[in-house]
Amino acid sequence: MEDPKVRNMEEFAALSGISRPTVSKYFNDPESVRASTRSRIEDALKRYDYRPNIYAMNQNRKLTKNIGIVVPYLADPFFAEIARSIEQRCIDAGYRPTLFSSHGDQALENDILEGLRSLKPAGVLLAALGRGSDRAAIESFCGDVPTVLFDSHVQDVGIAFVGSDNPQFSMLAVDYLCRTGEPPCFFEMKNPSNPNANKRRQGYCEAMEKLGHTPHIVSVEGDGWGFEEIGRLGGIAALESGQFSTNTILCSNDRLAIGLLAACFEKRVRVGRDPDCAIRVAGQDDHPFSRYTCPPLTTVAQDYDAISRHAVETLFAAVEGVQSTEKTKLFEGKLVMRSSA
Amino acid sequence: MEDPKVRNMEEFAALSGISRPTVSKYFNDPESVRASTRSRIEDALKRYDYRPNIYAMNQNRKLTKNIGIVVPYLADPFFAEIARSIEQRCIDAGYRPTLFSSHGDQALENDILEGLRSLKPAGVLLAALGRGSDRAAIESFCGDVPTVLFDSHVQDVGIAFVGSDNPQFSMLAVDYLCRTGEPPCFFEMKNPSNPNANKRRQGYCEAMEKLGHTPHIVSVEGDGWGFEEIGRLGGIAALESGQFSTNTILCSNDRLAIGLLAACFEKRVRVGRDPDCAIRVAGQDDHPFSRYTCPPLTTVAQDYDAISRHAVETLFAAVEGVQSTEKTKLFEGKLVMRSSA
DNA sequence: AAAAATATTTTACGCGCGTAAAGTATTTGT
DNA sequence: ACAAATACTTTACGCGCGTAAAATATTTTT
Repeated sequence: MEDPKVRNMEEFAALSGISRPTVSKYFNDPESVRASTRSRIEDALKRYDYRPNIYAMNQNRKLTKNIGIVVPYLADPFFAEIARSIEQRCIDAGYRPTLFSSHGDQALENDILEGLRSLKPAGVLLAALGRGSDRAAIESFCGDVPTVLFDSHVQDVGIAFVGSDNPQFSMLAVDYLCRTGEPPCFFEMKNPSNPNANKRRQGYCEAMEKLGHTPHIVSVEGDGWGFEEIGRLGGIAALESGQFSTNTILCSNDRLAIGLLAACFEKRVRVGRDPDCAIRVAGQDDHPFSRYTCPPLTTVAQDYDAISRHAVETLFAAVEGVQSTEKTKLFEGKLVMRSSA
Repeated sequence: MEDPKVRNMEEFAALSGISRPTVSKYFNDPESVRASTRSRIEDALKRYDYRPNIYAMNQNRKLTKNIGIVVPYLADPFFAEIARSIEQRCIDAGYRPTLFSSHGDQALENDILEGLRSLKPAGVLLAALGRGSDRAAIESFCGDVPTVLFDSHVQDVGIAFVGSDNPQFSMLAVDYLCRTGEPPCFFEMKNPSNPNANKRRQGYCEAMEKLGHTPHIVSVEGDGWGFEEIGRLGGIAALESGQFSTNTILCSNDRLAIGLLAACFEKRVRVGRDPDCAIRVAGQDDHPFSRYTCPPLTTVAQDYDAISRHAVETLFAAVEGVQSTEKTKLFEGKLVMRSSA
């Protein structure tokens, strides 16, 4: 390994006994050269440890091998996990993913999209802020760069949207809760940043009416991405003023539920399905921490893996010129029964 | 805005009435040109919306404006938060940060470092995997790229290390716990991936001995970065076999503590400092979720902000040619009293 | 074995910008 | 107003690679 230092592709091509254009072709797609040529290059690659200059590579090429991954809030482990999964799939497919977080900030989201343009990515996987997004900016970006949206839907934008069947989540939860106890109230933020929240509310209402119950929604104030704190403060207020009409609460998402559990603890309200418990609480998402709340949180699990797989596959298909048939793909959730409800 | 489309710096220079080399100089450092020239360029910038091609920019420059940020495990919100803070500081200083997570995997950490080399970054901020790292790879990397290590120390490598004064963390916690109740046992992983864990154990032992108590350590099995589950399983085992010699437990970190709280809940052991509670549990880190455990977790807070600030400042100083005087900078933790202990 | 199909080599140009050198204009100090 | 200092312009080259076209070599087909 590493006899002399190889300065550029010209030198490396000479050392491996292959012409530079063919070596260039190899690096763009190893399968595009004859097997005998490929192995000669790969032998040389082991001896000389040469790597093409990515700046020179990308400068004169319309399409790079870069993939942008944008999530709205990386401090939420849900997004960290799905980003990780997407990242890995990109690497496996021979692309170079770069991860960005908007940190709940519209200006930052716009900056990221701007920066992404000059990266000339082959494609982008975008989970937008939602309500906090600048629609015009996203629309314009998607007009220039092949983009698959995930988790957070933005109407009529991008190649496709991949997410969860949110109404089904709520319906599944309502169905279970009604079967095993009192029908649930719905606990949510008044102005949710994420469009999924609205679909979940609708699913809740629909399911309740279908089962002959009156929906009862508790909307709490609060802005931003500190859902736990919003859930905690709203939960305390709701408990104190007796806003919960039944002993069962379905939360719009797990992080809100985690806050509500903290509120219940503070107010000495026992949560769970044991006879000595006062209320039942369920969430939605199967957040990585939900297993470790006290009591462990009953929830509806998002199919992380299917979402990430389908999002990446759809993007690559589009990048390689295949028209996707379905614009929207939604995955169902699975009930995860734990002891909180 | 955007009359015609500007193809390159040549065109943009012509449109703004300034020579291309001067425009180039402006983009490398706006302060390096006369104020009158600067404003002419900035006026044109508003009308024509031109951005230099980053690939062409970086190709022919020894040092780019790129900064690499590497954390061991992004699904841990602690790292997500500190990465966010570092990222923002880099942007504010006019650099282009790129975030990477090793996801607890040595091979991936090495791949990231390899990929980072070809990014030709001005500098890198690296929180290594720790025990899971390939020391030779890190050493070699730090030999080639200015690197500031943070959170996880690797001996004799990099420009500097910035982290927490881990022994002080444990000593602070021990001191508080002894003052307010029984002396604590120490709950930790047998083979911690992070070197901080060892320092915390040492701090615990030292503090206990200083106060005239015998240290008592409960080490639990488990590998990887799923600390909550390791804490839960180890906690159940320890509770069942009566390994805790006192009613107070200091955990090596908050995530382990969160797992232990789940174990206590499962075993119907009440945690807190009320008279009707059986044990007290404290953590270390002030993890973003620790506020929302039941009961809320008493812990020692890392000074995120100081660590991120000092790490970034040290790196930039080194990049700009200033020798740092101190190789190691450790920040003290602050006790955060909540109801778990 | 010859012909057809496919891979590779040669040659050559250009991408968009960094950067150096030498000359010209502008600002600053006196 | 003049000289000195500074900023800018002109000119020119090169970075490392993508890519196109034409010539040549190799493999596959018949």
